[in-house]
Amino acid sequence: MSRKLRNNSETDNTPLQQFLTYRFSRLQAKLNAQAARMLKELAGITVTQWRIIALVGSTGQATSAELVRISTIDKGLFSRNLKGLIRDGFVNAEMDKGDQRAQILSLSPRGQALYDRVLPQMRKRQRDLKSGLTDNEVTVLLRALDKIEAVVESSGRES
Amino acid sequence: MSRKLRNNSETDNTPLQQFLTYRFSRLQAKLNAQAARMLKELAGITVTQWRIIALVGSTGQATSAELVRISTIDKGLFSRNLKGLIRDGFVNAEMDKGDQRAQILSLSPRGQALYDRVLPQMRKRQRDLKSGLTDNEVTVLLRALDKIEAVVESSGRES
DNA sequence: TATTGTTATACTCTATAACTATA
DNA sequence: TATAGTTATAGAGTATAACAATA
Repeated sequence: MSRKLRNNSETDNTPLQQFLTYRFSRLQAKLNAQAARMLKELAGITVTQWRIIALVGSTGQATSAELVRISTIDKGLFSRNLKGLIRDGFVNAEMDKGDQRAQILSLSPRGQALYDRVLPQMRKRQRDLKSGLTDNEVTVLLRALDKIEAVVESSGRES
Repeated sequence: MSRKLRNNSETDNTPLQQFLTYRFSRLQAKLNAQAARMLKELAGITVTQWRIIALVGSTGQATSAELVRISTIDKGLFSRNLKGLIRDGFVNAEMDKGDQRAQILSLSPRGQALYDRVLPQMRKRQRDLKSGLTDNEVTVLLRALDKIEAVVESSGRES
């Protein structure tokens, strides 16, 4: 009777709706819809376009390959969106003198203006999302996300 | 010097990559890819197909409208996938005697067999994901997700 | 009038891979 | 051989809305 319950399949009756992945997926869908709506209203751009502008703006000078690596945005998706952003004058691309394959990306004045205008509102959104959490809860949350991501990464490798 | 820093735009230098939404989005992409790969290998089905089978299996008897409401799956997406699942013999649909518009969904023997075989592996995955977390971390994580979701919901209403 | 459920449309994102040009 | 970047294709999910049948 006093045997400790093990956290395994014998005793696991977790309902579907308490699955961690279910909770993440539901929250992510809502966050993404919110971001899409905000960015459309604020600047008439998509989430992916904003992510690329934000990446270029925050790194200053970088190549596509570097940004794809740090962002985990699909490289095909990145390339297609970047093309549109260059065409619309938000991003400048110039050949890297050292490596003829690479192009160095930077924000044009128009892109910089958009970045400067939108970033504070995105920062405010981040603060709003955290507004109900204590500092400790934020710390634990970020650490938990790290740990879970590490498990996914490691199990991805084995298969 | 001892003035407390306020958590507002004056002092907010959070780098993009520490944005909560960025962390969620990156983790969710990895979780979804993992789930898609597992379900394809285990049963040859997509994540949405599994979600519907799991919903039908765990509720026993329910209508599409009820499952759409609790799952937050898009109702068009639900309808299209359900059609395929009925065609392939995983789900049975019978007219509700009381409401001629509604159909009551249940798993066929084939669907039940798939559910019984796949669910334990999905439960194991949930345990694996949590394996690096203490009980307290899991508690804080779930509470934090709830609080953030509540903020998104409330700010969605205002606009 | 509202609800159940289907269908259509268009867009976005993901996944994979072929392809070029250069290193 | 490997890397930077583009392009193509197909599959999967999202968003909106029109629609028929029933309540």
